[in-house]
Amino acid sequence: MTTRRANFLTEIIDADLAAGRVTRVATRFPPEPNGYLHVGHAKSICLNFGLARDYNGTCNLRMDDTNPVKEDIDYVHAIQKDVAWLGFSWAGEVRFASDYFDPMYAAAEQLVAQGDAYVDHQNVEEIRQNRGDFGRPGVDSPHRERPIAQNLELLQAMRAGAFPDGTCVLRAKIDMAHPNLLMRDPLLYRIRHAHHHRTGDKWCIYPMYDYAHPLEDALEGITHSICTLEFESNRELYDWVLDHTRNALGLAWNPRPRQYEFARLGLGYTVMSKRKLLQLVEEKRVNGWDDPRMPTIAGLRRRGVTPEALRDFADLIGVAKNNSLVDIGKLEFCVRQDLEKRAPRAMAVLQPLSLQLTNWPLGHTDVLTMPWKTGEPATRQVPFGREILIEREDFSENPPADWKRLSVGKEVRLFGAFFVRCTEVVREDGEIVGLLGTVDVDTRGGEAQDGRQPAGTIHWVDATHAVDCEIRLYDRLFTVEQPDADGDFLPQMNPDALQVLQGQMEPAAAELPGGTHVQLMRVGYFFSDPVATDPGKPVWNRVIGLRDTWTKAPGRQEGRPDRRKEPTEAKKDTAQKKNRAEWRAERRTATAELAAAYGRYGALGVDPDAADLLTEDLETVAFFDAALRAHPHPQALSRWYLNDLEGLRKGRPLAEIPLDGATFGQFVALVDSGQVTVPAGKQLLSHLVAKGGDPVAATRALGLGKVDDSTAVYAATDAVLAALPGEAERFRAGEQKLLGVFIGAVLKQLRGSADAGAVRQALLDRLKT
RNA sequence: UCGGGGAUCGUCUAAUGGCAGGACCGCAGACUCUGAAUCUGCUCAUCUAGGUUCGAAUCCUAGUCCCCGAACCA
Repeated sequence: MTTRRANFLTEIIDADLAAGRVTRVATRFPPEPNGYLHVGHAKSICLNFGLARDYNGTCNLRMDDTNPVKEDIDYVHAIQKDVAWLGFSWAGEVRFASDYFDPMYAAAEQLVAQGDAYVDHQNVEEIRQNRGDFGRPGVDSPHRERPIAQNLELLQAMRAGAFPDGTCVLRAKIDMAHPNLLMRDPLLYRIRHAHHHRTGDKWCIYPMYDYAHPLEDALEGITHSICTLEFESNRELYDWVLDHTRNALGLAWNPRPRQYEFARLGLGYTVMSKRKLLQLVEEKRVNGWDDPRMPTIAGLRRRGVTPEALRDFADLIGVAKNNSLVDIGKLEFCVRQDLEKRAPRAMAVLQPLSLQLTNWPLGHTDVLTMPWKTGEPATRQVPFGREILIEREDFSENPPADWKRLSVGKEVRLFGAFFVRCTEVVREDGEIVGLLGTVDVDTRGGEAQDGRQPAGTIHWVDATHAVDCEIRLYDRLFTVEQPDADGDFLPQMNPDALQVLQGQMEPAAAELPGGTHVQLMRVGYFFSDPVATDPGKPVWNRVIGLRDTWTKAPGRQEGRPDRRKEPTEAKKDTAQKKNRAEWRAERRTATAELAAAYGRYGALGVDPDAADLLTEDLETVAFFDAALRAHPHPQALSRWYLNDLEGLRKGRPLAEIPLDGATFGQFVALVDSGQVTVPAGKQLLSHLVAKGGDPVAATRALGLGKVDDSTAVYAATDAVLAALPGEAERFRAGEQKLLGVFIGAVLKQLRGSADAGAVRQALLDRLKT
C-alpha cells in the first residue's frame, strides 16, 4: 500500500468517486512519438500512473500519432522502454491514436451530417487572416454555408485522395466571433499524403489534436484526462467535440472524460522543449538523446540516475497549477539520497600525486580486506605498497588552520589502511611532482594502538596495482538557471558540462561491469557507463558529486537560486483600460432603471460602493428589490448579499440558485431579529443557496436556532477545554491566538447557534487561571 | 486588445473561516576511518489596498504582477 499524495487532482477524483460521477479511475499517458521523453514527462508519467495505482485504476500508454510527417517508430520503442524503466506498467497493449482513425472518421461524417462541420477550401494564409485575433472577430469562410450533402461528398473525396495536400480541410462549424480563438471553426482534418508508421498509406487525411484527443480518451474510457496548463484553452473544444459526437459512435460517453490541467515541470539549468532537445542532438552539441548531460530519461538513465530517484523527485515537487521553476538542487538531492543508500564504496584518484613511503619495504605489497560498504558483509581486496597515489588537492604546502588533509610534517589516515606522515616535497622546475613520507606500520586497518586520531582521512590507491580508467565528470548543461529566458539558449551552454579525466582506480572496482553504481569515496557517485565500458577498460560517469561543505566548485553559481523580485512599481495607467467599476458606470448611463436603482439605494443609505455593485444588472436589482420588500433594511441586506451570497453562488446567475430575493430578505430578517446568530446565519445561507427552502423551517430542521442558554454555552466550553488540555495550557502560558481555536470548537459543538461574544466570554471566564 | 489560468519562506508544496505546516537550500553545532552520511537546533513566507467576521492565506471589492492561447503541431 503506497501512501497517496494529496493534490488538487486527488481532490477532484475523491469528489467524483463520492458523487458517483465515476466508479473507477482511468488515466492515460499520451506522448507524441516525435522525440525522446524527458524528466518533465517523468513527472507526468508518475502522476498518471501513480493516480491509477493509488485508486486501483488503470493507466494506458498511448502514442498520439496523428501527424505522420513528424513521427517515427524508433521513438515509439524508446518511449516504451523509458516508461517501463521508470517502473510503470500500462494497462493492456500500447495504444495508438491511429488505431482509432476509423471511428474518428465516422464521427466526422456524422458531424457533417449534423451540420456541425464543413469542408473549407481557403488556403493556410486565408484561414489565418480570417480567424481574426485577440482584439478582432474572425470572418466566416465563403464555404461555411455549403449544403450538407456537398460537404459530405467533399469529405469523402478528401478521404479518397482526390485533393492534394493543403487544398482543403474539414472544419467544425462553431463561431467565428468566439472569444476563445480555438473555437473559431477549428480544423478537424487536414490532408497529408504521407506514409504513416502504422497505418501505412491507408489514410491521406489525418485528424488534428483537438479533434482526435477527446475521442481517443472517450474510446478508451478514460475518466480523467490530465494534461499541462497550456491546454487550458483547448478544454472548451475538447468538451465541444465530445458533446457533438456523443451519438455518432454509438457510445454514451459514460462516464464522459474530463480534462484537467497541471503545471508542467520547469527545471533550472536545462531546457525541456522537445524542439530544443532535438536541436542539441541534431547539431551534435551533445552525443545523442542519451547523452548523460541531457534531461532525457535515456540520458539520466545512462548517467546513472535511478528510477527510484526520479520517482522520489516527482513526489518531492508535487502537483499544482502554479507556474514553477524547480531548483535543480532538488533533483540532485533525490539522486544523492538514493545512491547514498545503494552504492558500494570504492577508491580512485582523479588527479594523482605520488607519495613514496620511505620506510616501507621495497617490492612488498600488503593486501587489505575492506567491506564494499561499511556494515555490510561483502568485501574486496585492496593492495597497499610503497608508492601510494593520493588526490593532488589533498596535499597543501601552506594549509589553512582547519586543514584536515596532508601537509608537510602532518599525519593523516589513508582510508582503511595506515597512518602516514609527509616528510618532504619533491620538485621539478618548481612544480611539486611527488611527496616523500613515512608510514606507521602499527596502524594497519586504520587504528592506532595508542588510540591517537589523525585530523583527517583521505582516499588513495596503490600506484603499482592501480588501473587506468576514464572518468567523465558531468555537470549542469547550462551555466544559467533559465537558458531560454530570452534569446538564443545555445550561448548559455556550459562548456564544462563534460570533462574527461584519466583516473587511477583500485583494481577490484575497475573490474565492476558496466551499469554499476559506486561511491568513489570523497569524490562522488559514479556509474560505469553501460555503453562505453569494455571489460578491463572501465569508463565511469559521475552521476553527482558529494555534497561539499568545504570547497565550492568554481564557476558555478552558488547555493540556492534567489529569484526574489524587486517590488514592482505600480504601472502608470497609460492604457485607457476600462475597469469593472467603469463598465458598471457605463451600463448605468445606458440603462435608466439601473441609474434609478442606484439613486434609490443611495437615498436609502446604502454605501456608494455597495450601491454600485448592486446595480450591476437588472437581475441583481430585481433580486435586491424583492429582498427589500421582505425586509426593509438596506445596509444589512447589502452586506449579506455582497459579502456572503456573492461568494456562495460562485459565479452562477441568480436565476439558477434556488433562493429568490424575497426569501433572501426573510433570511436577513431572521438574522437581524436575533433568532439566528451570524455564524449560524452563514451556515443557513449556504444551505439555502444549495437547497432552497424556507429560512425558518430550515433553521429548525438544521437546529440552528440561537442558544441563549448560558448553561449550554458553559457546558460546551468546558467540554472543549477538557478535550484540548494542551492548548488550554499553552493559552494560559500566553498563546493568545489559541482563543480562536476554542471559539471555533465551541461554536462547532453548538452548531454555530451561540453568540460568539458569549462564547468568548465563557472561555475567558474558564481560562483565567 | 479579448479569453483562460496563477500569485504562501530563496525554491517546491500544504493549510478548504480557527495554532501559516513540511521538504529542499542555507547557517550553526554534535558525531564521524568519507570535510559524505547521520543527528540536533536556527534563519525565512500569505502580491497590495479596502471590506465582511469574535476570528481571513481562505469570503467580498478594487488594483498589481506573472503565465498560456491567434500551426493544416501536440
